[in-house]
Amino acid sequence: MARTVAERADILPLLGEVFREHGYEGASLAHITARTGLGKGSLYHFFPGGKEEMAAAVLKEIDGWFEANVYAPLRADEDPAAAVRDMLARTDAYFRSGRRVCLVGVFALGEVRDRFGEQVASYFARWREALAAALARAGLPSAEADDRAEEAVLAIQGALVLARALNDPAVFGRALARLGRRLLDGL
Amino acid sequence: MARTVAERADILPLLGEVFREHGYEGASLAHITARTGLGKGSLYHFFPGGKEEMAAAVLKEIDGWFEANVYAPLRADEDPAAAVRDMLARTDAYFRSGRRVCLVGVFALGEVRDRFGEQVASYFARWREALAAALARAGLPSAEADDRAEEAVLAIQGALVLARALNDPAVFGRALARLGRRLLDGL
DNA sequence: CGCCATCTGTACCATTCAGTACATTATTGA
DNA sequence: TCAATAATGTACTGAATGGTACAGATGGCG
Repeated sequence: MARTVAERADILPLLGEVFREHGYEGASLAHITARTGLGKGSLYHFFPGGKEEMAAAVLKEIDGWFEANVYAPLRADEDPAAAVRDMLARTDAYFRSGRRVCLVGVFALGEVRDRFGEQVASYFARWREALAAALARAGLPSAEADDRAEEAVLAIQGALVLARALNDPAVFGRALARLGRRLLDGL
Repeated sequence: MARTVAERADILPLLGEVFREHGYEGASLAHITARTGLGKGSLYHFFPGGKEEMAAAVLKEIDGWFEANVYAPLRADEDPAAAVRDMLARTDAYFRSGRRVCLVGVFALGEVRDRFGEQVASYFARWREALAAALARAGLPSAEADDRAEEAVLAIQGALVLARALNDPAVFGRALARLGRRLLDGL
């Protein structure tokens, strides 16, 4: 029979889109087969654990992307202020300027929070910590750095919720602009 | 047969809890009957439109509560600064200091956003507008009032997401405290 | 008492769900 | 060329889904 897909990794972004749009419960195998173009046979060949393994793989991929493109630069960059600005730019790009929703946030609010609790918590905790570290290196007192970092992570999630609720992506852009002004204020 | 419930309105809070915890898709009739103690017969007697009518009724009830307890005071109170502080206190109480999630936010992120888009958008838009009006009356320039109001509404949602993701309700308390300081800053 | 609208449990329906089984096909490497 | 393995489509399962039908029960009112 026809061989359609080269790599398991190639379909992770597609899976991500389905979970993003429908949530874990709402992402039926029918949706998944339709979006990926793979039949159940292939799907269960790549993911013997079924939907749960698919979701876990997607979470892991997202986690890896943020680790490489956001958290690590925040921790390592020699110029913390530039790292913060880079973070905002990459965040804007990743979430398509507010047109895309955060899968981890969706999972956090859903009933699947329990199932993927560890991965969900780690994603946000590491974001907050990496940002706080950058702010501290930039010269902020530790407590103030922690406070601003938490505020930023939370604002990004809230902006995504509000942008989608109001069907107005510009909300997200304004929130990022606000963070750009405030995170490095007084430095 | 046993008559169990007095009023349709009595079960709306229970329905709200189910939708809050499981989302719209995940709130199966099995969950609903278990939580409310009502059989399908009664449920479909009170809500002939099924799940969709139940969710719409819950949204309407929440909307009414916020209109009466949050938006209207913000618009009407003679002391805008006090009204803002009241809003934060009532918000804290409503969301159980971060232990409870926002049903409207959950719906906004889910695929039901399209079905209840109007109610979802109106909930957030009116919150933002009422708060902006209060801040403007308190002496803030219109543009600054709008900006702070949007930031506040968004921060509340983001704090709920983060609190649940990290399983740490204190995140919500810190966010509200931050808003208390910042909303009325410079007045 | 007895009527009647309101309420409620139960059996049932078609559909969809995630997941399994397996035969069949393609691809690769020897 | 020819196995061995990787990939794939299809048919299927049992359970759960939302929703319907309806026969009763219940309570208030005359």
